[in-house]
Amino acid sequence: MTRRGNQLLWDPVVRLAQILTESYIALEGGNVDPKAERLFEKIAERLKSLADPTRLAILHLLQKGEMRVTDILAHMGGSQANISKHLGVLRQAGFVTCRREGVNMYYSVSDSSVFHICRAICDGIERTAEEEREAISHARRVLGEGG
Amino acid sequence: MTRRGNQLLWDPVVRLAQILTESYIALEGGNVDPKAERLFEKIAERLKSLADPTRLAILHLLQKGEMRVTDILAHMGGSQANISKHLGVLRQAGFVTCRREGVNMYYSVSDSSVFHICRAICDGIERTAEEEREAISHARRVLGEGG
DNA sequence: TTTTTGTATAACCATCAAGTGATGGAGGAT
DNA sequence: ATCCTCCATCACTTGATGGTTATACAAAAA
Repeated sequence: MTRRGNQLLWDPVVRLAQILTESYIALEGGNVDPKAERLFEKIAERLKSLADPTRLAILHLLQKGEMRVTDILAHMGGSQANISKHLGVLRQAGFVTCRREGVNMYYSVSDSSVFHICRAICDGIERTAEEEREAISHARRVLGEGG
Repeated sequence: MTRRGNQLLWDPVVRLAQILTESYIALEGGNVDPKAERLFEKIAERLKSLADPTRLAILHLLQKGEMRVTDILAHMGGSQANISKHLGVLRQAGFVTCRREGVNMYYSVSDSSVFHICRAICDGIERTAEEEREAISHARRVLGEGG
């Protein structure tokens, strides 16, 4: 028995308790329906494909209409390889499609739900910012009264 | 001059061309408005906070109402540290809030836009799946005619 | 056929994020 | 005061991700 911090800890026993608890949960609980779990994985996968500033900027560009890789590159900057990789991610996730015309590849948005999602996220950001602003404003009033 | 693959490549020159092109783009183009860029980063950050199956499952749980960490843990399985970390991510992103009551922490969803987003993503998944099914079905018809 | 142009891919490195065990710390119970 | 429960955080390992250079490949041009 050793005292650490402000606490009596018989480490192996603490660890054993953790393991037992988690085993119990694993047996008894773990109540996530496998179907639902699979769906969550798919959703997460799609969200990950969206969750990158460069890819969001590309989608924003493509919102105006079909574009060649060269033009996307000209607007975005950065290396050709990098842009191409991002386009590949978006393509594989099904957010964009491409067609070939001569040597050029034309990309376009194939799933406009992206923009709904962005709007929803932006709403959330705005709301959060507003709440933060109010909290600060409130705090200032309180401080102002005190000083 | 060396031949690689099926092509004449004077490597340093190719590389130089790439660099010049990209530098030109960096000077002339790179047309992404800094404000917009900042917004894309914020959106991406939020999306990343959502883009994990465990966190989605937690949010799904919390949709039914406030819950203690212990109960979340019982439903989710896994280690306490891991769940706690995920809760921290959701909290910091502003998707959930928590309050203390004695030794227990109660978590609840504070930004229900999450569920709109999930629905939008699910719609996209369904649509993609449907298109894929149709493509396969079509291909089978074509093959069936041929055989 | 050879070369050039436009695009995708491979190999690699640095950074990040998820999971784990151990520990810290708040607060109630004894 | 002591101990236990509930929860957060740290240190660490490992797998994923973004970026880079170099190269492959397809289609038009020469």
